[in-house]
Amino acid sequence: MSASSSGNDKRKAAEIVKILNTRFGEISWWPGDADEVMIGAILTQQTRWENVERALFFLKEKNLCSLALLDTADPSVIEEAVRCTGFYRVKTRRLKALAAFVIGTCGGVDAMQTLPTATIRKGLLAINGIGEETADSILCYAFGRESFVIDAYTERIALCAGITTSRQELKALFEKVLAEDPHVYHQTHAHIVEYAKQVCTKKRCEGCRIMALNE
DNA sequence: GACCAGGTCCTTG
DNA sequence: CAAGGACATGGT
Repeated sequence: MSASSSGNDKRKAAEIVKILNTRFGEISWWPGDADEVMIGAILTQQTRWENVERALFFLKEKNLCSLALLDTADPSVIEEAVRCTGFYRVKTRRLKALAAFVIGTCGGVDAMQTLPTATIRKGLLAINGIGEETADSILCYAFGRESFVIDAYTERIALCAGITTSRQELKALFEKVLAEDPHVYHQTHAHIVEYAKQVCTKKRCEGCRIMALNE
């Protein structure tokens, strides 16, 4: 039972990837250097990306848009810049924790790049305020690792396709299906988010019929 | 005014 | 482990 349904889920996941790639092709998503991606990964928690872009702009204005700078910055100044993303006190604390880890514990982004993906992931998850999605976003988009991001949109699209597994299984499923290429990981997750924003816009999707788009 | 947004942590049952 | 609340601003 579990073997056959997981095989079916795998086929569905592959289908989603193919359908969305045909629909959207090459798209630009989550631009910026590693520092900006990591900062954005924290700020985007439970918030629209447009608000994150404003916050990144404010951080740049204050010359604080890097983890090294955030590491030593006055928290109240950071709070002021990221207020528009909501949860601003919590997020400031999380940015500080991330900065301390990357700069202090790891000795910078370049030093981190020499570490295995699993090691970085474990380190990130140990930081208070960084969960699976934020860690995978950082691994995928800041460090170019093949760690697939499962977010609310991915879950929604999976559900539309009839896949009802846990987030953890969903992640493993896509990682089995995707080519071992960071760019493919970037694009696939970007496609899923685009599709969710454009088509499957409601939290409770009512039959967007993603699997029918290929007929 | 109600509801949601590219989550995560902490507390309870 | 699942469920519920807290964190908080901004857009529809």
